[in-house]
Amino acid sequence: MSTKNKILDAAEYLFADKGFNGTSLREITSQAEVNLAAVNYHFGSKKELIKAVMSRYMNELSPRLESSLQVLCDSEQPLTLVEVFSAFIEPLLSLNEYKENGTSNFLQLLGRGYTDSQGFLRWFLTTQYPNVISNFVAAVQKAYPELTPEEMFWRLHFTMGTVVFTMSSSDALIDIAENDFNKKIDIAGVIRQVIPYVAAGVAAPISLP
Amino acid sequence: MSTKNKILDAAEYLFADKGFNGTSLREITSQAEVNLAAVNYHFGSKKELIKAVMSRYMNELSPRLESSLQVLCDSEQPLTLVEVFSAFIEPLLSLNEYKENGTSNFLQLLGRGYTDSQGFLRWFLTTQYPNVISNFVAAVQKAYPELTPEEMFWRLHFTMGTVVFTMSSSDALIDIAENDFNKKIDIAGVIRQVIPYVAAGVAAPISLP
DNA sequence: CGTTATTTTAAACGCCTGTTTAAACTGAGT
DNA sequence: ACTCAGTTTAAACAGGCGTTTAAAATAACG
Repeated sequence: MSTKNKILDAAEYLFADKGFNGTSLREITSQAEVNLAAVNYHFGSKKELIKAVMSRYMNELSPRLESSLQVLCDSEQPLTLVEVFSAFIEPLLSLNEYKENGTSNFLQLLGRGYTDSQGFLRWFLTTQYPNVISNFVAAVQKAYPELTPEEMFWRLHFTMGTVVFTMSSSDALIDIAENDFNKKIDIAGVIRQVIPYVAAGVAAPISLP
Repeated sequence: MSTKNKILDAAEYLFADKGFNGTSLREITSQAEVNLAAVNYHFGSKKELIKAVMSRYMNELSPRLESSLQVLCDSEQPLTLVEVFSAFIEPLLSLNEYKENGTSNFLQLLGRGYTDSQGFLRWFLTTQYPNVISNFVAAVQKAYPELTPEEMFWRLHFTMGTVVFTMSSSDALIDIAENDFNKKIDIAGVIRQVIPYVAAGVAAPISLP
């Protein structure tokens, strides 16, 4: 395993767990068992390392997501919102084959990126991977054409918030839930729960002004 | 204005904007125009200052929220979920009379507390203010008794996530939305949008196993 | 083998962090 | 006016941070 990948793996794990601000390069390099200076040698800076960690996932996810949504948009028959959101599951869960805990790590990172570092990650994702968002908007619009652009805007961000926030605290939540209900729960189980929730939220009746 | 309050005000503003980890005591004391050592003198430590900032809001909010929800629970007539969530609005918006930008500051702080500092704020709130949560659960149960405890658990956390996450990035979102749709948007407007969303989410049909 | 490139290493850099210290100041109460 | 508790102050503390340096080790190639 190359030094570069050792760093990426350790950084991914620690960033997901403790946030970008909350993780130091010394923690990363000591967990990766490489020299401290290796980060700056291979990536240039901590900020570039963060981008690299996210890019590794996005480059894996974004084409799968695009094609999954493309199928939906191209289909002739009408679409339900549950179908649209379900189109996200398979690509997201496929991250687990690509890497252990891939799905939950990625979603946790996404959550961190929204709140840590004053939104620079949001900028990074929307400018570097704009197709993911626009495809998704198109699919939702097909499933629920009555939504005005403004309502769509808010509901998509609410959805983003629900998923990302849930996942960024999913470890703690799963712990509590497993204790309360005496059953094993995994990330796929949480996703199964969240889909009807967000689908119903987006499909909520339009409130009159 | 006392030194203690000057510190609390500055800390609240900065914590909401940049997170707990992202704000240093030096930033706080220089914005408050007090000596650096004043924080440790009056509050003991940074962690205690965080608690104090949150407690100031919770002590204002929690009794209002409790009585608002109590009215709902005591009422004889059936309850809708929109009513339950609406019962949150008035107490939350009343924070704006108590303090400028009170509502949005408080909700942003709540969002920070979930992701920063590895969930110690969640522990603090659930142990110090348990009635707020249990009253809310009771009200939702009355409005939608078919929900199993497990589904209830997840949907309430999804809702918490939606609201808290939205509010913690509300400044950025409002900026984008005002630009896209050419109209002034305030925090109350966002709340008006989010209520039908979360109400529909919680009320989503129960998914069969 | 000898000579480049590339990578790894230990050490240091300057800066920032939360916290502590001890001295200076402030405003009653006697 | 003097005392004494409460408060504010400047200075320092030890430790962590991201980054840089220059030397050492390793790999690649003619």
